Amino acid sequence: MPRKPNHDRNDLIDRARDLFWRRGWAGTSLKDLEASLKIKPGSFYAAFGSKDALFELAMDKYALDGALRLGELAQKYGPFKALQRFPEMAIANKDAPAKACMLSKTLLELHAHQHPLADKANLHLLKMERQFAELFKQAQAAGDIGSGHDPKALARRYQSDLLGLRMSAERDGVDAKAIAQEIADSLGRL
Amino acid sequence: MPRKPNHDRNDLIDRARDLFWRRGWAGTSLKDLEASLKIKPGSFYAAFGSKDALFELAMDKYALDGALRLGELAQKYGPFKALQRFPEMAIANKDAPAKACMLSKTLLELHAHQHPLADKANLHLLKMERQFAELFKQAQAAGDIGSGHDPKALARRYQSDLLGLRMSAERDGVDAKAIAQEIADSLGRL
DNA sequence: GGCTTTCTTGATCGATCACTCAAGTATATA
DNA sequence: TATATACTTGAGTGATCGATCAAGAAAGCC
Repeated sequence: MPRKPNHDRNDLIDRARDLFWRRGWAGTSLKDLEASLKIKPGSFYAAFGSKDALFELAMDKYALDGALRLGELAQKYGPFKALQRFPEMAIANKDAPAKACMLSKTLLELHAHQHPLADKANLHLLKMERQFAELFKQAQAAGDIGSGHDPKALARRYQSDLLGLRMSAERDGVDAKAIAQEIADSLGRL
Repeated sequence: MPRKPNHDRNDLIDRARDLFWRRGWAGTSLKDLEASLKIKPGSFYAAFGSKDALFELAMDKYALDGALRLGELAQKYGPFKALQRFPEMAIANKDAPAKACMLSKTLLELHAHQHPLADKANLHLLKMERQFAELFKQAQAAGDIGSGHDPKALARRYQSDLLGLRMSAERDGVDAKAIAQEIADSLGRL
């Protein structure tokens, strides 16, 4: 019966994710969001309730997209090759708002303030770690990785390296692609 | 001729460093600083000029302290063992304001805004990378590491792993000590 | 066309931001 | 002791923060 929304909610969340990802939580003001989403304060709060609520939606989408991308990679190349390719892929996208991981940026920014979004970011990172562990386990079953290792330990180290890589890729004057290659190579030696 | 300052400037910078390190640039307000330094706005601006200026002093001190600690470690245990011990040491200090590196936190927070402090942080990281490379070179000369590797490449990877480690150490539920051990172990296989 | 319902608008809220400055206080020199 | 020279104080600056809300516009139903 009523009028339809002018904006596609999904598209708004995408834009917000890109802004938050690039500029962080405190670094993104409502003015920034209103400008990028082309929306006025009233509509903004009617649609999302608060800046934090939108940030959470954006972060959820970010995490889901990442998990899907890794899943597709595993589907296409198998678990081992997917793990090898993922680091390079994570820093290759030139259109991405940032090289660094949005989850790690959020955690680093908000952890000291005990902000709920920091806990949420950590939760997503844990889920991601479990996905890595599952792939390592499959890679072991396929014989690509020696069975002597603990998949969870491998995943923990892999994620740490990945976060370091993506942080390094954010810097100027660092050959991040070389680091990604080394991470992939070191998987071959397991 | 005039009255002496009530506060020790060096001590003030230390406190500011701890605050900035833990809560970040935007996350630390002047009110926070005034409370922690026990100083009023007038004195603050007379002493430091601006929030950014103090942040830079704090970051400089942070970087200098880190370089000195690594230097002492190398003096005491030699270059190779210093590189092996450094990761564990970086996350061990329970009194530190944060596990994550202040330079990486600053870079991640301010890089998208093209803030001068982000460039400054990157500069410090570059200096640190050079220090690592020098130690790797010395470790090669001492026969602890095969001469086939490029010290600069080793330093690049080492720093990336270190940043990942310290980011991981900031999280809840991650056994960062185990990661530090693995980093040290992998140096033994070079 | 009238009615209901939802969405959009934009002025405005109090709070907080980094920062300023005139006035007051303390100390070393004369 | 008088003066000159810092340093300290704290009320107050305009700007911006996230968030609110009354009023108006648009679309489906009768």
